[in-house]
Amino acid sequence: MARYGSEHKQVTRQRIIDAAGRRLKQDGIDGSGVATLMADAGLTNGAFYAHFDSKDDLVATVVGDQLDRQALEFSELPGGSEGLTAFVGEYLSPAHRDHPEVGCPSAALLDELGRGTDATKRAYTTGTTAILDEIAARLKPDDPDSAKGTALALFTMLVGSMQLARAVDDKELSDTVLEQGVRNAHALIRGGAT
Amino acid sequence: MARYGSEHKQVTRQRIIDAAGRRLKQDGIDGSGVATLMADAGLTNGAFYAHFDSKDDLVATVVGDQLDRQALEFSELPGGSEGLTAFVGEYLSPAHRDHPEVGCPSAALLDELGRGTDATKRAYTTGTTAILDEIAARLKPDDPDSAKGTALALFTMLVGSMQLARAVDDKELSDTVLEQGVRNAHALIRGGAT
DNA sequence: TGTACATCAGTGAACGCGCGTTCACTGATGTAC
DNA sequence: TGTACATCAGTGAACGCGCGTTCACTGATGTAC
Repeated sequence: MARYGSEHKQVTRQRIIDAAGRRLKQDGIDGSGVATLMADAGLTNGAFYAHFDSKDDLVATVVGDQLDRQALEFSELPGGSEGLTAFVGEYLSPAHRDHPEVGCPSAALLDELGRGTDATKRAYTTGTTAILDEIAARLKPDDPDSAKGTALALFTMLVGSMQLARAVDDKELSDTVLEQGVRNAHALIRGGAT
Repeated sequence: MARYGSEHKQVTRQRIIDAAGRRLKQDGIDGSGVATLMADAGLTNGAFYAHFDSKDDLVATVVGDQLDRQALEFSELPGGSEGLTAFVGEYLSPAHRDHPEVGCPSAALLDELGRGTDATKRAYTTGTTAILDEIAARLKPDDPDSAKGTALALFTMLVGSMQLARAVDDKELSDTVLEQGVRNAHALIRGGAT
């Protein structure tokens, strides 16, 4: 349609990445087609390959982007363990459970990422390492390394709890999973494990 | 090919369910085609609909079957917390990480199950409730109800840790996730949370 | 300032392929006589 | 005991469809004159 300034194409690219972030988290990776992803971004399928080498390339890019955002979100939290406590409350909320498309990429996609390409896993590893470091720094600002184990416990419990809350067909049980998750997470933040 | 005794068809059905259990956990639900599932069971695609109403029907059946097996496996463990400790060691092992096709269905499929049909989620809910009860009974044989929160913490941490160990592209980090998971799980079994 | 042109982001039809599902058919078996 | 037949688990080709990817084309723009 156009020959715009050099930034225009990058804006469009980012629009595709944003829309894909929502769609992939909603319908899964295998469940999202390229034509749908492009329609979400207000484009047609043909334009896709002017922006990405392949669907796998997009997926790796989106995963990297999603984790960068999550790390940023984290860094904007209040300092220390209050920040963590606030995060847990939002993370294990019914709103998050009911809207995976704007939620945590790990909760929405982690088992699919385990079957993903090397590039996708690499992007995931980099982003998640940064987030785990952020968590550890908030658990023990003076000795973050010793808190890495607790950071892992917190992260895996949050992700596992959200996935479980979404997979059960029983509103009451689902709510319990979230509420108990909050209690367990708070205990972890307060007490620390190993 | 045949007109065998009435148990023959059920044997074949179970063979399809067994093979599908492996394949679905290996390639995901959306990643596994009916023709492949049938070939795994030594049959051709056409026979599928003599055994199941639809792919969704098979998936719900497989999920139910997989969780029944896991509950059975659990009930055969040594009693009390020693049984749990042994289970954690096997669960968070490199062997389990590297062979999802014979491993835990939750670790392999939980986020996909959250996008599944009602029937699939119902099967998952029933099976998982039974397993959570088993865990609670081993944590506190005299007062299982009070251990439900810790059972949830343990379950979600195990599943989250295995998914994370599979998704990272860094052998060392993956091993650390498993090892720390074991430590965190043991702390939970010993101490209990909330 | 006004016009001709080169650029290139985006279009949309088409490619071969595998998907879930249907269906007319096959052929080994247990049963009836 | 031997033969004809009904049964029905399984075959394999075909259905329409959406997949990821390719490509000839469009047309609004910035630039050159």
